[in-house]
Amino acid sequence: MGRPPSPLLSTERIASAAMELVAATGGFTMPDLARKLHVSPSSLYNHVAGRDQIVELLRERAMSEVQLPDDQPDRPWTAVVADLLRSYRRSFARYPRLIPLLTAYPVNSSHAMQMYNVLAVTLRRAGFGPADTLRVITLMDCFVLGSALDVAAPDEPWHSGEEVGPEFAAALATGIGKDDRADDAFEFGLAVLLRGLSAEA
Amino acid sequence: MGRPPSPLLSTERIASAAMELVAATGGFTMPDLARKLHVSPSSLYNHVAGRDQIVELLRERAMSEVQLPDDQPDRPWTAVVADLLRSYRRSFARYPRLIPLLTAYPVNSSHAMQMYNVLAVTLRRAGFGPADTLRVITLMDCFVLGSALDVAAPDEPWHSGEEVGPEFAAALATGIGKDDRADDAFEFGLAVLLRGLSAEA
DNA sequence: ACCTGAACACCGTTCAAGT
DNA sequence: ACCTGAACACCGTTCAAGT
Repeated sequence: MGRPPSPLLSTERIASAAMELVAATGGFTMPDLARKLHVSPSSLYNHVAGRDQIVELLRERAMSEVQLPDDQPDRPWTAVVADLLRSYRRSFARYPRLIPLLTAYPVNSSHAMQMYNVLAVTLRRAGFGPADTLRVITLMDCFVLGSALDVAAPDEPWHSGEEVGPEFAAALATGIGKDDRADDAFEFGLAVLLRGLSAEA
Repeated sequence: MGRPPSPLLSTERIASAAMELVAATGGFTMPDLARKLHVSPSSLYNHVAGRDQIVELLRERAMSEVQLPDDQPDRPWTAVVADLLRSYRRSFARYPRLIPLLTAYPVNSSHAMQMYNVLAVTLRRAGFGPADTLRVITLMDCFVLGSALDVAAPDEPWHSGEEVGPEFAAALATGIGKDDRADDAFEFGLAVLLRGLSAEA
């Protein structure tokens, strides 16, 4: 009781502990977090405005792992975009259980903004106008977010008692047991996307 | 108190009330739900196993609005897929606030299964093998889910204090104030997807 | 069979009290 | 400045008690 000689907590330590909890259990509660940090729940509020801010810190953590390319105008724009989207998705796929937490809030991180800037510059170079640039970025966001969610999906995605037709059953059979099913599907989707966009640009 | 002459509740009435609450407020709690139904919270458990089952009922409601085409092998497969994805996405975009609730659980509805069956049959007709069929369906799911989430995103998606480059700013400017921005982006993405897939098939 | 009220174990958050 | 314990208003769920 009373304040300790040097602080037990910090925003960083709280974020790290929350990240570990999400990775391990798929979520976090303030009591859990406090227990993990050997601290009382109310102590957290000395460093953090509330639970929502912690979620925001986690988003920053994930987002900051996205590798932004230094401007290399000699590489084809499709290669630049492909690398960026791979990194974008990998950053969130690393913490798949985090994504359902994030979808409830809007994007607001500074690193995200940098990423969108890089994308916009690259797409402009590819010949897209401003309106199409917004559409393309939206498409990429939808695709990456959806793909990251897919990583969190259960291994056997559909096994209700419903009738599965032979065509769908055959398709499902190619995926079961493969632990890189989601990665594989992402690479496929990425190729489809870039092919479709190349025709446009 | 004691049981009423005719039941006050039913699974359907509970689901409808929950749907209205989600549409109005973006979520629901058991006490809220009970209040809306003029009933005690504990009464709900006579008709429903718990909150999770109610969420599942909401998923069914949204999913059952997806229009499945009767098999028309004379239409081009891209047209069949386009209509299906539009309906799929519209069904969830109708309740955008619902989507963050749904992402936490796996898909398990019978109508969903029917939809996947139709997709698998159509893709097979288009010439996709079983493995690619799974990849394409995954891609479509990611895209539709992501797009539905996009509908729920705030009108001004990014307005942090960060630096917005001129290219991204120009792109953003084309979207602000347009209430059909998400619809427009979806149609664009759908076209890109189908163009990319046509090259594959 | 179906509704109620009391009860339980939880949650996020606040705040006076300590050093 | 920073931690604590008690307290508050909430949540989902259970269950004996009623008819």
